[in-house]
Amino acid sequence: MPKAFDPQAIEAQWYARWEADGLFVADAQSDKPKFAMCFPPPNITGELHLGHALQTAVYDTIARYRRMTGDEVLFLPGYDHAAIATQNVIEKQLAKEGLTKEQIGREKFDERVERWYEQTGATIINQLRLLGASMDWTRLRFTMDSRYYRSVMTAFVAFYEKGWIYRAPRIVNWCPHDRSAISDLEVEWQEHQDTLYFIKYPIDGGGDVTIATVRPETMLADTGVAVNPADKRYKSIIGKTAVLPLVGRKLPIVGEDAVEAEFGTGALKVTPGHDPLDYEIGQRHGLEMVNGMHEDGSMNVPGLPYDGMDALEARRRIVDDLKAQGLLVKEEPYTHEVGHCDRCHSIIEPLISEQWWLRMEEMRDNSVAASAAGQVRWHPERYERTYLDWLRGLHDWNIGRQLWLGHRVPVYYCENGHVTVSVERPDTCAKCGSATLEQDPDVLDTWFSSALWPFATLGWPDDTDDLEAFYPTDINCTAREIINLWVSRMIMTGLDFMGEVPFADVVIHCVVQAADGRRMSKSLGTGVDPRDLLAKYGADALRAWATSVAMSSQDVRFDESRVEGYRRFCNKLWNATRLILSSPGTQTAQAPGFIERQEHLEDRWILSRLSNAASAVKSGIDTFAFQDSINAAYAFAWNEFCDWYLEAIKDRLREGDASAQDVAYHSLDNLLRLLHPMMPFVTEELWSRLPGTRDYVMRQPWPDPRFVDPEAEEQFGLVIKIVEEVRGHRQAAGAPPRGGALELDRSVGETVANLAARLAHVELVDELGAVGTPLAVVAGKVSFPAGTGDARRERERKRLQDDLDKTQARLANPDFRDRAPAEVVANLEERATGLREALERLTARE
RNA sequence: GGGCGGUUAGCUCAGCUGGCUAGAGCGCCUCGCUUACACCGAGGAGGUCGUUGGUUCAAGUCCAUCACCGCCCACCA
Repeated sequence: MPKAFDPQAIEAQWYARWEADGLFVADAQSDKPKFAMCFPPPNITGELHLGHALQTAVYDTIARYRRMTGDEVLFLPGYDHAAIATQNVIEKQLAKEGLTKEQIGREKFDERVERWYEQTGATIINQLRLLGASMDWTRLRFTMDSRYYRSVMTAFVAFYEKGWIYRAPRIVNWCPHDRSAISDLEVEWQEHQDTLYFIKYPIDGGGDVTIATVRPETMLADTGVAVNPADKRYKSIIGKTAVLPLVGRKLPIVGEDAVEAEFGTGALKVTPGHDPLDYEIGQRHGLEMVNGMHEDGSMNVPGLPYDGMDALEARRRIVDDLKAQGLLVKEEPYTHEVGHCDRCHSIIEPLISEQWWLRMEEMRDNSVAASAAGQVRWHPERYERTYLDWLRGLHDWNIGRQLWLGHRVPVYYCENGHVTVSVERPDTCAKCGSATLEQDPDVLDTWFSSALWPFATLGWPDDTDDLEAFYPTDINCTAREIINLWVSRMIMTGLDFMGEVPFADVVIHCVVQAADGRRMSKSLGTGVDPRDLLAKYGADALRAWATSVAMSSQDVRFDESRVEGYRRFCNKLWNATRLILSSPGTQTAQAPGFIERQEHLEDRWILSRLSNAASAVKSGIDTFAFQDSINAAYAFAWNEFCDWYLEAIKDRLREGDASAQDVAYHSLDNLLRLLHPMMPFVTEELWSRLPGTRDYVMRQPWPDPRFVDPEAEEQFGLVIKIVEEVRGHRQAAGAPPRGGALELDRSVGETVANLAARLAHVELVDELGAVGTPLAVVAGKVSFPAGTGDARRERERKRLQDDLDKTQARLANPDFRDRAPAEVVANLEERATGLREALERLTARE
């Protein structure tokens, strides 16, 4: 066995063996309880980042744990076509070659997309494997594969037939670069420093009204002016008509509660074609709707000099012209939020567009009711409110996109204007039989297809075994930024199509930030490639780090040294195993009940501590507090098993003592099982090296040791205390690492005394001789031959005295004695006694 | 504008329903290459728990306030 742990040497081969032996394949026919998780399909836009690694670690920990606790686990992998994101990636590639997608045409574009999907899909799968994700690759799904496509079409048709899908012109978020509408959730708001322009609009029959706007170019599409009816300044002009400068259009002046009298001048130019609020005002007052912009964001104002200009240029010209006419009253600096496309970062233009909409009322109500009924549990709980708040304010969902890529809307038009909606492409029109059919050019929002993930991956709409066995799934674990975009929609569609929520628990993991607190991103150069970390520290170390942070707080700054720490932990486990295996005669004779028969104090102690660790690890995973699990296992392994137990049994191991071997093997075997879900590779490797016929650790039952021995814990605790004090004195006295004499009170007992003396490397004596200065320890005293004094004593005395003073002061307070629980008072009194005794020893036994 | 989270050792973070002598890892200092591990062992320094008030016998832990930092939501031109 090599002296040091080397992750590279073991990981790949274990993964290959697990997969070859079908450890990850779920059996829908199994009679075990079913446990299912559909892995959130990563966007197929590039490599996985640290957040994915963290998420994968969480999922896989649960998957492996559940297999060990006896469930039939389906852990289903897949990836997402991410239409708008992928389109942007390909466009950027093309741009590097000096091309545009229009130049190469749809066919060539599709080829590029295919190639991209193949490459990136393979990269993603490879990365998941490197992380040790125990996914059922026989069930790998892609949101664009033919079966998934059919699920998406089926969902669309079903919604359509319920009358929930309709087509209508509405104001939408228009991305001029992608030339597509996007949903509210895909708009990213950024602060901009702009100018607020105050513009005078003349009123028919005399007078004028001044409005304020940051976007003068949109005035070309103004069709009204609105003021608050309660605003005394403007009462008299309601009902009159303003004249739009530069255009000459007549603008009705209307009274409208939505207008804030305090903002700007209190008068609002109404542009129903280019502003959501104005759109509503226009609807209410029957104002004309003018579309002043083309799909690419250029001005669409035939007959005016600004026609065809891009918006910013038009703005400059308009401002100049207004100045020239004396209509620009003033300009003020103005800071506000401007919407950008979250994929290409272009400024969003709100404009009127004919789009496909999905009514959400019923699905929303059902989801709210499901929450009220406790059908979905959120971790941490607070996110349920985030989700419900968003649901309650939900509007109809714009599901159409004008992209080149995605699921085409299954709506067909014949030459006679009839509409056929159908999952499969129809040969003829359903109404007139015409064979000349044209499909709607729109594609669906990517999130429309993702929303179906938990059941579409299992075969829906077909009545498959998988669907029967594994729906509803159990857990969805994701980042909070995706709660509304994805989680909420899965819940809604799950309830609608399957009649049940798609998962019982939603687990929101933390966001990993760069070390300096900025967000991790490739463009900022703050990203960390998980593959670098895997190469440096191994998958187990990365995963252990991930489980230690995933659920501990809302955000975590990445700290590479913590990953490194877990690699050392792997090495520690490795060497502990090496020590135990080096014991001669490695037969293990663990007969049933061998635990209860242990005589050595250290054996009883470590078995008791093991039970304690096991229950902590289990409850951590069960409650999604993975940090508690990894911390408990780490502390047990390092600070108890290695630091104390192995040190205590070294001699026995060297002699080939069978009982020491039994307990050591048993403890290590259990420890490796406890750690396996979080650190699969190193635990599999080490476990396989233990004596006996070995299968895979993941197929072993989850350990449930219940040997609790309070007496052994107390006695061994005393050993630890004595040893630590002797060591402290030794170093403070500058004595050599070994040697010296220890005298202990009879009350300590032989077992404890012998063990303590051995571990502290001192000789146990009945009475301390005249050599050196005697130094007090918890139940006796120690002296060293080469002792140079006791630098420690004064400091220790002060610490004890301070502590005692504080404790006595608290005890002296009558209110404390009256009101604090008896137990707390008793504890404090006990402590005071202990401190007093310690002080006495320190002075009396010099 | 509304909501949520954070502010604890030099750094990254734990501290559940108030009882702490405030912990861990990394870093730092001093010893030690002792036949599992120098990817190690032993010892140690280092914090008035963001501010100001309050509740309580007792507050890092509860309440209020302010200040920063971060996130989510939102149709103020």
